[in-house]
Amino acid sequence: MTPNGVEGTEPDGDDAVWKALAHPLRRRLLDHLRDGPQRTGELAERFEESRHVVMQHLNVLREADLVRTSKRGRTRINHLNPVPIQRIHRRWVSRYEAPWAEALLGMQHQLEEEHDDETTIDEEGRNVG
Amino acid sequence: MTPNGVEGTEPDGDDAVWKALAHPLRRRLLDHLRDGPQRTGELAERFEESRHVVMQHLNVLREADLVRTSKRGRTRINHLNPVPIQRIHRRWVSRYEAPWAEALLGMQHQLEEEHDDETTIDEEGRNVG
DNA sequence: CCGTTAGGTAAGCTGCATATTACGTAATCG
DNA sequence: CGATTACGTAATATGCAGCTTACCTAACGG
Repeated sequence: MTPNGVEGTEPDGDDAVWKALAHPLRRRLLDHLRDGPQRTGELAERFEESRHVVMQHLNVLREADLVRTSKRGRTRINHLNPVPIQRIHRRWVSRYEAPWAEALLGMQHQLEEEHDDETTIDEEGRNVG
Repeated sequence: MTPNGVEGTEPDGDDAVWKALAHPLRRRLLDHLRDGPQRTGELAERFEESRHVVMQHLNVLREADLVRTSKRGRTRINHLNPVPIQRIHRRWVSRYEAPWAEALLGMQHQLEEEHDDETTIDEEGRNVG
């Protein structure tokens, strides 16, 4: 039995990616790296954040394999790795595109039915009387 | 320019969605709600989690507007709201699809070059060539 | 070699997010 | 009505994430 009791719809590596994407600064870093590889210090200056903060966030991104680094001399260069987000998109988001259209319709129908059937409630769940 | 010195790529509401998606249980809840609206207790049983934990996670999803609820009698029904994720996909993921293909190629080239010779990058950290 | 500069690691502090516990409300059924 | 059931809130404890600070390493220039 899985620890969560439900078939895990995602393999273990994806969680790190989701968590990495949860922070706005990290999303901005990725967004910025989209234009091309950048040094750590460059990023820190650009985002007006302390070098350490940026570096720690870059480490989180590295652990999620969203960023890879290469060293040259005394500078480290951070590259974007598109694979994990593409994986997320393929495994998760894309699965929802078509079904969600149906889900949306189903939900609206149901809400309408409830409005028709049960006139004692409103959308916020408060009693209407 | 924005007060942060960096182009804000996302309006304020999206952050809540990202944070909501950061937790595996919440992703599974959404994944499950894809099949149709469910009562709170049903979800708790299905996921073998305490009712309170599920409810609090549902509240997080509600604050991100990923889940909407309607009350019937003494049961609350949780509906999936597809709009926020579609928004995320449109505003963020889709922007990366094409550029990332290029970025991937560029990165692989760069990494290969680095394996051969570490001095194939210029001082801006961009590909030479 | 020595100082400076770019980058990195490690440790502590703080705050938020999650899980737990206790208590409360409202509806269905005997 | 009273008991039970389904759901919810409030409050507390705790663990983790993120920021700060301090210290360290490696390369380039004089």
